[in-house]
Amino acid sequence: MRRHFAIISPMPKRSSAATLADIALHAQVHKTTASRALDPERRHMVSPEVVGRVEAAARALNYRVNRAASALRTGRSGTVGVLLPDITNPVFPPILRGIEQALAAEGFFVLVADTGNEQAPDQAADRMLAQRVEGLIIATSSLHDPLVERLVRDQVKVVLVNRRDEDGSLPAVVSDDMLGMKLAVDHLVSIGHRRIAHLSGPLALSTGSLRQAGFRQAMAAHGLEPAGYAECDAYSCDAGEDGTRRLLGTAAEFTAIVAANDLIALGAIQALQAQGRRVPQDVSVVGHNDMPLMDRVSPPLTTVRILHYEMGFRAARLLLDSLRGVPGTTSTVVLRPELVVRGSSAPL
Amino acid sequence: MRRHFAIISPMPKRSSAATLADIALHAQVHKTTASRALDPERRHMVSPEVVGRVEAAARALNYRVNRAASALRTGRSGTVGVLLPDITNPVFPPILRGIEQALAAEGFFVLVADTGNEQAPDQAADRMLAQRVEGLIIATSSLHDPLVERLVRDQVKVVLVNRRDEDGSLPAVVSDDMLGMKLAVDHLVSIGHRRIAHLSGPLALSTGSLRQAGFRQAMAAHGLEPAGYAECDAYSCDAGEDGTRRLLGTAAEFTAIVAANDLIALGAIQALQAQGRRVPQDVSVVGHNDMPLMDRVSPPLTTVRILHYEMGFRAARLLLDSLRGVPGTTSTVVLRPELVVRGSSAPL
DNA sequence: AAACCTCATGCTATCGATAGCATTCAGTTT
DNA sequence: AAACTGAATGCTATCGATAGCATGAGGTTT
Repeated sequence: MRRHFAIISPMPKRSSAATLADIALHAQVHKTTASRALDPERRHMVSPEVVGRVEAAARALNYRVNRAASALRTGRSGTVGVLLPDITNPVFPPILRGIEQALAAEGFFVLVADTGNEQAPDQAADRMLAQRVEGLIIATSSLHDPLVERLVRDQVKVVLVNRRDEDGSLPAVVSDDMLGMKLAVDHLVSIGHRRIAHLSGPLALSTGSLRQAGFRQAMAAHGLEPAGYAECDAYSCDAGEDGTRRLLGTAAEFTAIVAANDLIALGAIQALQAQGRRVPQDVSVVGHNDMPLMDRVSPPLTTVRILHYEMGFRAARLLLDSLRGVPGTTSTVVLRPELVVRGSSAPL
Repeated sequence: MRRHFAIISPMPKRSSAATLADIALHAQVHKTTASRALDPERRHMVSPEVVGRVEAAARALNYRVNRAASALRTGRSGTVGVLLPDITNPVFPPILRGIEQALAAEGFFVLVADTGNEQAPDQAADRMLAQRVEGLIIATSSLHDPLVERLVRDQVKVVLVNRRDEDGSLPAVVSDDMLGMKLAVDHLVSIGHRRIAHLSGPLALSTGSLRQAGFRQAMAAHGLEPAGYAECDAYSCDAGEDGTRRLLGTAAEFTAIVAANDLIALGAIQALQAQGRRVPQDVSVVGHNDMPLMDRVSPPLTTVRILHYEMGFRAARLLLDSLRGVPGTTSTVVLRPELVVRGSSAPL
């Protein structure tokens, strides 16, 4: 019996995944019907009884829709690409988490590429587009980013996060960098500081450039002259140390430093202490971002808190809206930072 | 002229992506030939001159292969799924980075799911399998993990990272947890401590259970009785604080604590200081993992360094080998940790 | 010169799901 | 009862790339 059957219909080659055709056979319906029964959007077209049969068959055969086939037919892959400069920078994990959770709630997946701080992310973006991601969330963009310009030309759906482009033509979710610096400067001024220096981030990034501008403006609002500047070429402790040494080398006089980033602030504290200056007794230091553990470093860092998780979450929502064709999604969302006063700043 | 042309051949509907057919038309070859010319593996079948024409056409039309179509035909999606319990835990970013870079080098992409510490990752795994990931790297597994067992039954290619399963039947890349605890205990004993307590992680995880066993064994090797235990129900500062309070409540006498994790150690320091015990003068504390910034907390944490980046990288390589059918890839890789002595431990 | 081989290229079917149209049938309207 | 309606289901073509086989042009062997 079994052998006879095998002669007319050879053994199934695929021990592996069940397809809609298998379900259809098992549930005694056409595969189109099976497809409809399994899709919440189209389930109403099928009688409840058949839906039940199909679902039972799907469970029995351990069926999982083949998204590759579905993506080919519908043009929707259910994936979104995320470009990060460096996932080990503590700023990005909460952003990624926010993105991931917003997307997962809608059945989307995240394709992550950690492009490294230096390397051009162009190649990663191209590979993502080949994967037919439905959109991109970019945290690597510089102010004039040729990659971003190209993507816009190719009509790729893009949302920027944490950083923005020069002319603000793209939807972005960022923190209010100018306000953040104002909070930092106002705090220092309110506790008596007048000679305040700034350690900026890379000026080619919106965060670096805007925070520097914010610092300048906040100082001017108090009628104060900045006590000195140094540009750090990365958001890292090492760059902060290096920048601080340069600042100290200029013989600029200052009683406080506003850093564009917490890691830069930590580097600054290190460099100051190496020179025998105590923090906060001799010099106050304020960071930016309120990364995890900043309450446990020594001294605990006064800093400007940014809602990273929410930033990622909102960016993903913005992209989802734009994929659904909701109008007005080119808007830029600016989140409000807040000051967190800890031990690295003290009255003069 | 133009209008006439439009009558016989209607305007192309798709302003969007060019396909192989477009390339073929443009380069005056069959699309199969174009496919071959663009695939490094099959390029040799095509004359150099035609390869040139096809490549020119691909550039001109901004062609990108449609991986959805390719995946459907070949069964290979070029993606690998990664399940993480919590990307904001500083252990995981470097692991993810290692995975990402090893995979990117081979043209693979990472699909990330951050399952949250509590939630069952089953659903995420199912969605990944629907996306036709070629394999999974799992950092969420507990010792007896029903998800992992199911995946093994379904013959999914799986590599565990950071944690392992009970019977070691799956390829895994982990740190030598027993050795790590031995390093910590040996260090404390060598500087005079005899009454040493242990703050373990969740015992349902291999890291929690193995580190506790390692602690026990290392103590026994010195002929010492453990001074007390508390199990922390998560790898977090809060859980560490809580565990330490319980430990202090037992009236156990100890001069040192070995924690199963840096965050637990930080929580312990917090709880000890809240009770008026100084670290390291009254109690020494040793952590585990050497997370970023552990050199900058107060006091700088003595801890056991794990090579997280390498762990991720090796796990990804292991999975790639297994996808290519390289034999012997069920092996488990055990990385050697090393002790980093800083300020949280001091001679008695 | 016939048979043979090789390299380059072309042709066709196929992967699995689904959009769009076609069919069926029970129930309703006039 | 004829015509009509609508819900449920079926049929077919299609998305884009590629495996596998077929063809053809040029050269080589005997």
